[in-house]
Amino acid sequence: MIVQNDYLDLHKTAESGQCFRMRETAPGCFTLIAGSRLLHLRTLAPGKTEFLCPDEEFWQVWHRYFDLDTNYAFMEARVPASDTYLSAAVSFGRGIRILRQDPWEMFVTFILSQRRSIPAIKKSVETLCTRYGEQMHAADGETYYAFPTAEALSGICEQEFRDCAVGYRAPYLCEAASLAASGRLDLAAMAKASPAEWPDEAIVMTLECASGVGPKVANCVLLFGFHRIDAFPKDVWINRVIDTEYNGHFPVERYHGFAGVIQQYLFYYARNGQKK
DNA sequence: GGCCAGGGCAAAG
DNA sequence: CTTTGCCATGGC
Repeated sequence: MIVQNDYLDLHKTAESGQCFRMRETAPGCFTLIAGSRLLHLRTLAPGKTEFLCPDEEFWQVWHRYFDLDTNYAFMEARVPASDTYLSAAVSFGRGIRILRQDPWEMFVTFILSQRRSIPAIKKSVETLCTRYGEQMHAADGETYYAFPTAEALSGICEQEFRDCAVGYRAPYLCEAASLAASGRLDLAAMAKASPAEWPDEAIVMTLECASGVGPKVANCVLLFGFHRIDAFPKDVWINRVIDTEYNGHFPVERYHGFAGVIQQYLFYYARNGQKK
């Protein structure tokens, strides 16, 4: 299946720090593991993306995963020309999409993320997957590993997590696995619910009951795991931009309903904008 | 080798 | 309610 869409750029999406299991294996060639699903993709030309899977799988799984029903041009149009920094950020990041990732995966990943760089996060996610995820024997002969389930992680003790080099986050992982495996934290139920049943604030509060989960991590899970794209996680990069470019206050209200997409543009531009 | 990373927490002001 | 020190480890 080939998709023509100027608002789908695999490279930028992979580099935007939301999906830690999407890798560029060769220029323009990508491998993605979502839960226990494997997908190969290619960028054929700017705005031209090939999904290497049966059409049926594309329509049933990946069309939704890549959020291809959402109109990102509409959001871009809401940015006033007077905001030169954001205009530049949007232009630079055009093609980033907010993927519809698995809530449990995002919960664990962003617990691991605190006070670490993106390459370091990727590494420990892969460590967890290779040690505790199910093996997948792909058609290309390679062995891939699914993201470990809550059940798989709930039997691991704190010391064993420490051996995965997750440092002081080891007890956080234990608690997260226990909460999810026991059903005391039902991420799947929250994911199925409408915003009326589970408002953003309620999900954040519930997630924050887990130790190691504060406003930043909870909002990342909300944005990337529950696709509540109004969520606006504030990390060191975003805070720095708000501080230096917006005098300490960014007008999030203006982007009500899709602030999380704007946040991604700002984040990506701040990290990658003036490199190379 | 020092600095910083998609923070959170508890103690203290 | 707002600061401050600490937490392990890796990448650059």
